[in-house]
This record gives sequence, structure tokens and C-alpha cells, in this order.
Amino acid sequence: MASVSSQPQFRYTQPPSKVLHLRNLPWECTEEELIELGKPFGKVVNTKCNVGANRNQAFIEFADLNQAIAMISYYASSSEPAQVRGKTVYLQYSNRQEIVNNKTAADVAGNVLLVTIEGADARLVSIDVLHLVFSAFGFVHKITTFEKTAGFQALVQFSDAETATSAKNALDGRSIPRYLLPDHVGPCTLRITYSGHTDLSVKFQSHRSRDYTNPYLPVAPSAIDGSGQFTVGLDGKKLEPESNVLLASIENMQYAVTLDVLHMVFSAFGTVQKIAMFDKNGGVQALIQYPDVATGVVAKEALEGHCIYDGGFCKLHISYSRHTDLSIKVNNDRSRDYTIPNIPMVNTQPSILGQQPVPSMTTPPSHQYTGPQYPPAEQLQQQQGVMPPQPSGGSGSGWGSTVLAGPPQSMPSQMMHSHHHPYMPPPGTVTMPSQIGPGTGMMQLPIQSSLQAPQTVTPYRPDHMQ
DNA sequence: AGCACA
Repeated sequence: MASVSSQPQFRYTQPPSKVLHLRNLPWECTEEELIELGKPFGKVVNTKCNVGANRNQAFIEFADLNQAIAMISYYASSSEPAQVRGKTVYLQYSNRQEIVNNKTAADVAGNVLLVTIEGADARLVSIDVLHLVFSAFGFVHKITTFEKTAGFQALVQFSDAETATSAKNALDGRSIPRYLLPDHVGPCTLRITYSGHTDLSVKFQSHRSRDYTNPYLPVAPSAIDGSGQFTVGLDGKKLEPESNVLLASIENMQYAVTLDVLHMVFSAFGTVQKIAMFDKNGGVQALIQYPDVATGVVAKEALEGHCIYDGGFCKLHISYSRHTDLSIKVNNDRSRDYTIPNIPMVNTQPSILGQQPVPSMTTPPSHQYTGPQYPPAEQLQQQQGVMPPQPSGGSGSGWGSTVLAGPPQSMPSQMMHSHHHPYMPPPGTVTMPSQIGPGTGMMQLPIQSSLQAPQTVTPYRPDHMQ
């Protein structure tokens, strides 16, 4: 028996049903819109949207058959067709008597999105690019990526379902903008549903998973350059191996950046063991040593492209150094070993020697940044004769509520000259990373810039999606 | 623009 023939799919008059079939709906029509549409005619007890290959069909089920009839009758004789978002919607009785709702997690709005990246090169889309794309809609808490039969997928966690929905509506079916991808990577289309998850479990920061709410989360061994392998960066270029020693260069150095300023900024991420500053290529660079690679990675992530001072002044560019342990011979205004409190203090030439040779270390002690607004530090110190007193490690210093993460107690008091130093801009203008959440007890400086959109990255505009 | 667990 061919039961199909007894119920032709298309005909002008379907037998009435309290279920209505809608077609020609705008893309990604929501349940709310369906309910709005049906509400004037009765009680909508169930809906199903995004039906069909094009996901532009839907069903509305009324509580009562007469309500469905009322809706069909109204639009049958109305001069105005049924519309959703200005688009004409065609209605008819469904050939079924009720909506069978196999609501999967994918249909229930939640704060976590399941993203499938389609395309031959989907695997080459980095977690950083995904983060950038989804951050356009709100703070992204966590991302995990994985491979399944469906291909390369990611779970993206937002604060709430509303934010997730806005991202889903804007991005589902769209392609990642070309300029966010390396040249050799082909088009990558995003297919997005909701995930059943509400809170992802991210144990490590790695190339597969990130927790942006917790910059102190340990970096996974797999993401650390354990076997000499290189990780692939946002632009697909190979990056230097991660290191506990960072090389920071300072761009647009309108204000002098002192050793103490660097110490404070970098201490936000962990104990700074050593700092060495030197002049290179007409600018100032510094090597900053942490106890471990994980801290270096987090600090680099957070501070890259970050400006120490408001107004785009003293922008940091950070790379991993090949050094693992700096050899600081003397403590002076350009080099400091915070782990050894009593090495001799010499106020002359910097002496920085890592385990590997550092090129062009012999530089004149001149300050080459453009338009220094304050006299060089050495002159000041010599004029003053005495070093300013040590900040009390938290309160009362020129930096207000700064709580240094490192062990300042190991420092001889005469080493410190950050107390309301005339060499620095007024207290409170240092721009600190915003990722440091409350309760970490690390740092509570005024927060004036967001790391969600590093200045080094082309501003991402969701409306430029293809 | 044409009926849903894929």
C-alpha cells in the first residue's frame, strides 16, 4: 500500500489541523516571532522553527483547532499577508495533527554555542581567531575545540543565552572574514547551534582550549614548547618557542619607562625574577624573567599590544626570548635581580648577560625616545643624592592601591625609587590589564583599556562578514 | 515558497 498517494503533499486545501505549516520564513526565525504571529488568533502551545533544508519553514500548534482555522481564515481574506520581519510568510494547515517536539539541546537557547567550522582548511582556524570573531558580541568566557565526525568544532561560552543568541544569529552560516585568516587558508563557514552545556570545563590554557576568565590557569604541557615544536600563531606564522623570559620593546615612548614601572606591570602575572633593560634600534627593550614558562605565556598574551600609559603611549610589543635565565651582574636603574637582594648596586652602565650572547649590548646610556619630558634618571638621582623611600608594598606608595605580586620584601630599600618619582606621569595613569579579576588579590589599579580587542589586531566588524 | 529525529 502506497500511503503517500492517499495524502498528496501539495494541494490547495489541506484538511484543517491545529498545526500550521509556515514557509518562506526569514532566515533563523525565532520561536518568539512565531508566537507573536500566532498570538492574535489563539494560544500557541508549541512551535518548531528552522525546519527544512533551508531552515526557513516552521510549525505553529494552537491549543484549539478553531484558533488555527481563525488564523488561516484571516490571512486567506486579508489584503496584508502574514509577515515576519517584513517578509511574507505562507501559511497552510499542516498535514500532521501535532508538533512532535524532539527538542534537542541544539534548539534550546543557552549560553554555550556549538560551532562547526566548515571548509577544507577548517582545522587551521586558530582558537584566537574564533575568540576574536565571537568577542564581537560580548565577553567570551571559555572556548574548547575538538574534532568529531562532524569535523572541526568548538564550544564557545558566553555569560548568558542572550549574548550567545546574538552571536549565533549574526554568525551562523557566515564565513570567517578573509582578513582574519592566513592567506593560504580557504573559506571557513560557521554552523552554529546551541550546546547543552552551561559551563565548560577548561583545565589548561592550550591550543585547544582557553579560559579567558582565569589568566592564571596553568598552560597545558602540550601547548608548551616541550619537544622543540613550534606553535602556529593567529596569522599562521610560526612563533618562537614559548619562554619564561620575555623580550619587550616599547613603541611610542613619550614617557620614560623605568625598571620599576616594568616591574610593576609585569608583576601582575607572577613573580618577576629579573629585568634587564637596554637600548636597541633606537628604542628601549627589556628582558623580563619569570620563574616558569606558563607565567611568561600568560603575561605575553595579556600585555602584547598593551599601552603602559593612556593615549597610546609606551605600547608594548612582546616576544619570547631565547634566554631562560638572565645573568644580572649588578643592580642599577636598568637591570635588577629581584631574587638576590644583596648584589652590588652600581649606578653606571647596564650589565646584562644572558646565557646566550645578546647582540649590541654596548650602548651609550642615552635616552633616545622622542621628546623626553623629564630629565634622565641618572641625573635626577645624582641631583637628589638620596633614593626615595621604598613603597610599603601595597598602600601609601605613589601607585596608590598597587599590590605587587612579587616579593618586594626581598629588595633593599635603597633600590626602590618609584615613590612618586618625578620621572613618571602622575600616579594612577598606568593602564593595567583588565583580565585580572577580582579576588585574585594581585592588582587593583585603575583599568583603562580592554584586552578583549588588542590594538595590534585589525578591528573586527561583524557586519563585514561574508 | 511546499511538511520536521538529521
